[in-house]
Amino acid sequence: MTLEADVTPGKRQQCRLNILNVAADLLEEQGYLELTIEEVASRAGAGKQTIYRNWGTKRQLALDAFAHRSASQTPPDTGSLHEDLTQLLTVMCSRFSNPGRSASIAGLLAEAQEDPEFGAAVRDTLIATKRRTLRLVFQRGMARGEVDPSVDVETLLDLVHGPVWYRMLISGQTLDRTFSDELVRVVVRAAQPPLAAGIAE
Amino acid sequence: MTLEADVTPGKRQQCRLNILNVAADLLEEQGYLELTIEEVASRAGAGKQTIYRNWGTKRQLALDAFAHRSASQTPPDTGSLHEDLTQLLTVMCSRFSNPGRSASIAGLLAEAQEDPEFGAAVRDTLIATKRRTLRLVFQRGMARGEVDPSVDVETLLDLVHGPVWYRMLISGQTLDRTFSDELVRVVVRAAQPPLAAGIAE
Amino acid sequence: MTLEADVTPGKRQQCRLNILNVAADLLEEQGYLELTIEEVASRAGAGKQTIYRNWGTKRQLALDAFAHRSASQTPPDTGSLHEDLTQLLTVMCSRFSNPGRSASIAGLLAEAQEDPEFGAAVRDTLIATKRRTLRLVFQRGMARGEVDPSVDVETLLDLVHGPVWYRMLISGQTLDRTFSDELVRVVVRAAQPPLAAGIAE
Amino acid sequence: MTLEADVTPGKRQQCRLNILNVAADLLEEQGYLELTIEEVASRAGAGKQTIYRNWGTKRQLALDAFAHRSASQTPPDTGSLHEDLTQLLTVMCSRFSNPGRSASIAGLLAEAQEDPEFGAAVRDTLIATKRRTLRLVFQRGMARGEVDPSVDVETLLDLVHGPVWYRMLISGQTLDRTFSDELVRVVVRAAQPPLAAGIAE
DNA sequence: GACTAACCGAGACGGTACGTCCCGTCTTAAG
DNA sequence: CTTAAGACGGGACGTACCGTCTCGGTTAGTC
Repeated sequence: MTLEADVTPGKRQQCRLNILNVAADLLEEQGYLELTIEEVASRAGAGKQTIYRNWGTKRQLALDAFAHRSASQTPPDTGSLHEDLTQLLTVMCSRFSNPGRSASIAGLLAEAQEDPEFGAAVRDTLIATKRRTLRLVFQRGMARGEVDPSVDVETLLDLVHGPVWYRMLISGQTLDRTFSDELVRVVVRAAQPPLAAGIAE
Repeated sequence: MTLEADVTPGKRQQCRLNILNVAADLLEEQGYLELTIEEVASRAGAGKQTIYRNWGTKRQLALDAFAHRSASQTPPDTGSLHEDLTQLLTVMCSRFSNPGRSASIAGLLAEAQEDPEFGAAVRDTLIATKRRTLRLVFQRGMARGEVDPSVDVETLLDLVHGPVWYRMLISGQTLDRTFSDELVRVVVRAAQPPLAAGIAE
Repeated sequence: MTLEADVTPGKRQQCRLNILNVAADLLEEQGYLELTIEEVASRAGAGKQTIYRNWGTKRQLALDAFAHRSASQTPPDTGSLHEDLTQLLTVMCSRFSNPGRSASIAGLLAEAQEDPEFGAAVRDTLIATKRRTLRLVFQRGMARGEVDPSVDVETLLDLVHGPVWYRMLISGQTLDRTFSDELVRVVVRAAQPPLAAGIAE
Repeated sequence: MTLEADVTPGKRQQCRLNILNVAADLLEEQGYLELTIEEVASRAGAGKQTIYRNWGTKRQLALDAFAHRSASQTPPDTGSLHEDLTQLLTVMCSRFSNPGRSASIAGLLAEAQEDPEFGAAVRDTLIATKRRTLRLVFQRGMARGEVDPSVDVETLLDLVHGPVWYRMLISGQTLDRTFSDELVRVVVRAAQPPLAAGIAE
């Protein structure tokens, strides 16, 4: 009995989950700016106070709802930097092509600019894991001699992720396979040790 | 008479300018989300109707106010891709380091996600000129043989601008000289023709 | 045109009147406690802010709405104290028999107890005119010798009004003709000069 | 066992008393409208459920708390109507001069208007005993020949109590000795048999 | 003397109304 | 005829209490 109590969610947890799901749905449908606490409450059959009690602000709720729907990606390890990057970027680009997702993210980023503390939370949710995964891929590549040790890995991360986020949020260009392939090609070339350059191509 | 109306500011033009300046100030002070038409009107000593007659929407006003404060950069032409990029990025990074600016931009981008038409206007204002300038620099480099003709120039633009916007809006990392130098170094390497690789370094 | 502007109510006045009427209706239907600013606004097709701008609190609105529906009574002057009182009380009792009215008044009085300033406003609206009218009747009676000059007139006012309000608000007894006749009889007897007592009956 | 349960307070009874006392205190401090079940529970260290289990409604609790603090007055029997009334009214007026008390009563009356059943309970608590006591005094006076048998005693009760409640709740005039003396004088005169009138004064 | 059912405090829950802030539109008076 | 000023209908905010509903943690009362 007591053992199953942990399994059976309990009203509180169930209520929280319900709200999170509703919020995530609305976030994807309408984007962040048009998300409304009142509509979340109403659709979830919850009182507004319950939301404020558990999350305190619209942005906290939205961030939590967003994270709740986000899956993390296990770092690929094919033995080839080019192939690893391709796999990572293909998945990332396909996920980022959802317009509801970009509308959510842009709103969260706007809020993040106006509150440093929330900004840290947003970064932690949105990019920390992605960077960690990508960093691992580069580090393995470096161990294999595919990456020039004199290059700053953090810059490489920016070089890969920057263009993807830039296209999604700012330039609005497509995130298709052509783009990711070209990006991988250029990045690999930028990362490779000087000697390898002549040989590789 | 009507011809001179464009030259002599006229009450209308002066009033518009006044509102734009106030809006730009508030945008920088408070960011986009906390910007209020009522406060703009009140500080500008203008009626709200005047604002809605001229801009129609808070976001239109904000975008116009933002553009009003933005200066465009003439493309450098030093004869060296590396140097041209360094000049461009140094200026861009220093401008982007203003937190008021990033808070404005993030808000505009959030709005842009929810209205494609406005999205086009935002892109036109925020990135079109920058891309044109940078494209010119790469094209000159290509003409000089510093850029591999087989590389897609648009991807190179993303490769340069992506990381800058990414740092400003998303990762929040500093946009200092170390960063821009490293970025230029990596980009130049990625752009250079295969043969040059061995020679250059 | 400008002349008729005073006649044509103007939007503001019309809107105020509309709200007052709706509030008065609701007050009578539901009593004071169940009156809701939101329902007034909704039924009047008005924004809540418009109500708060013009009245500031629910109680101010309710008092104003109540006054807006209250008609004042011109003091009768039949030449007989007994007859004057009968006329006054008959009308007053019939008005007070409306249960919606008593539910409104009780609510206003409850609010009046908790804010002296509002209490003064309530008294001014609810009883000042009635007392003035009744006082005049007694004074005329005194001039005719029907009222003992040594009796305090204010106490006589309390003696007449007290039981009426008491029955309406507190004891809930009927305010019928039997009651008002008996009340008049007793009050006249209490007011008459000592010498008249033996003669009158 | 069950018998002693009434004597020994028992946790339940003690808890009820505690809540009643807290409620009565708050009622006097803040009046009825600003009374809050949550504050009663919090100050009494009780759960809200305990209150709702025992009283069901804020107004029931308030009425019970009010009654809990009210003392009944034993009918005086001095042999003189004038003196009996004076004693009764002096005490009543002094009790009614407490502003906390009038704020409680006005609130209860407001609730009473909106629910007939509760109205009956309020009347039972607030006025039934007082009327019984006063009726007894008049009946004794009648037996002594001080009260005209043709006068309706219930009207006399209204004539005495009406002005007192009226001053407390409505006109806000003072309930001092001058008032009660004058009221007694007038009422006695109104009640006395016709023949006595000439003699008495 | 342990067991179990009732009751308690605490406080989360769905819900209603509050009073406030702005939105974008409409009215008014002054120049 | 255009302004500044600001009132208007409306929608959402975040808060306060309502009355109901879990929750564990004591008590009492029964076996």
